[in-house]
Amino acid sequence: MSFQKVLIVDDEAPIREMIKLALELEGFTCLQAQSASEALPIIVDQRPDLVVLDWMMPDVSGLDFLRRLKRDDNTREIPVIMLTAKTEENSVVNGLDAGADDYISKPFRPRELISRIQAIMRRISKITGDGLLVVGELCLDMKGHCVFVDDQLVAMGPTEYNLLKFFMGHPDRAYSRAQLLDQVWGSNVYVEERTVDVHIRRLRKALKPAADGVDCGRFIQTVRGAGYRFSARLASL
Amino acid sequence: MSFQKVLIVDDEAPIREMIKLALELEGFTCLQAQSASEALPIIVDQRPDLVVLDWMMPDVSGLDFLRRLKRDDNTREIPVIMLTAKTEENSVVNGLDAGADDYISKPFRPRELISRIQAIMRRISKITGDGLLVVGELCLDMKGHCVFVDDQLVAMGPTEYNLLKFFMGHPDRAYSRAQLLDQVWGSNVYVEERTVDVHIRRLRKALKPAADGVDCGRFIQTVRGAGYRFSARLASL
DNA sequence: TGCATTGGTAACGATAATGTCACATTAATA
DNA sequence: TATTAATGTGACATTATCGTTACCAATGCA
Repeated sequence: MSFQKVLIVDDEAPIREMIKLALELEGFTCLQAQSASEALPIIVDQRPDLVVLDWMMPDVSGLDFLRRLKRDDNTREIPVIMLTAKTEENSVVNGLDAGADDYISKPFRPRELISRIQAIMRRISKITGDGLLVVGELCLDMKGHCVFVDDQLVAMGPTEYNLLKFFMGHPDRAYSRAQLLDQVWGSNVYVEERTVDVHIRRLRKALKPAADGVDCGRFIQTVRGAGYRFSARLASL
Repeated sequence: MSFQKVLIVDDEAPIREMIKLALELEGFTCLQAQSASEALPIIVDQRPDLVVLDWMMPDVSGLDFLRRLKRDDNTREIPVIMLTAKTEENSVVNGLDAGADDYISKPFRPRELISRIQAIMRRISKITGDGLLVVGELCLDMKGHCVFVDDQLVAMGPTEYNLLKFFMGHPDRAYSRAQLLDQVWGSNVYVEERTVDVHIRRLRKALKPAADGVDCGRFIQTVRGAGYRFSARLASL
């Protein structure tokens, strides 16, 4: 199980805590730093999967710090999201030029930050080097062509496997039955849309034993009138 | 149902069709008019999100028509893209002065038009790059097809979702029941106007749990005799 | 061939969503 | 205040959508 570590660099503790809280609810592990000088060793040692970087810091400017990170081979790969105030929005361009992956202007809704982070996570770390697709407690081994839930092997048919593979590669997004048929079955076959339902059912059943007790759409939610959506964790209840 | 409606005003049908085709591939809904006199009623009662306006029209000059739109309170906010021939390029300045948002000189590549349109849509609509519609404490995830209030997932039916999506895309403006039926239900279905009331009620109810205690039209205000208006701000009491 | 596995479909029950109504409540007006 | 119109609200029947099971065809394999 790979934890997704996020480093929050901001000099205001309340903001750090707010972000931390929101992210931890979504299953991220959070690290904190209140200045650039504090952040650097953490980045080097802990290698977070993502840095959320306030643009206004006491010691070094966000832009300078970002440039430094992107100059260093060791830290270049780590994606950065900028936090900018409304009045600093012109610096956004500089930030993006300097290698930031996204920006959010304060004040922002936690939901927005989370979505951005998830988008970036999705972009960068969908598939590990060894052909593993890991989302939450689900692990799909593309080489071995098998699926683990909480490190436990679960059996399923080829179609269910393909379906799950697609879902894990495209989480948190609703797909219509037609889209799923296109993506998983192929765009040139004709099968009834309801067939998707049946395979969703089979996939859910396959994932269920490991899903502790109640599965209630733990991984696959039905979006009534729209289709189905995969996500690793239940949206906040 | 897409809420990004574009009205194409041009006297040459092939050009209209070409633009229409390109835009529909990108998910826009298209309306057409071949003259200014035909365009005006469409603009008034369908309220497109954007008007693509040919500068050379049989009845009224593009400039005059544009001025008329910008004089009227009801149509002033609707952005306009001019289509100008190479030889008319000096009129671009006049057009921009009169309130046009952008221009494209013919001949143009469809791709270019779409890019410009999308740029304008992005500017005016509150849709972020990730398909998030964020207004105040409301967040509608178009990809995930779900809604958050204060970062808390709220459940609602498809119609309520569509209604809210429309409202969030067109805030601070009152819409009659007939207009809402057109925009949300579609212009070709017949349902009682009072049905809107019921769905407004259901939407309010869905948004209420998060609306601390008193919701009293926190998001959706009724405009007596006119219809309903969505706004994230508290109505001045 | 016989058997097991898988995939697609139909059918049926369960559930959610929808539109409409009746009635309550509120606002506007005289 | 009395009256009227507009809106809010809960309940209902109807319909649409979804979950689930059973079944049969196709496939692969021993």
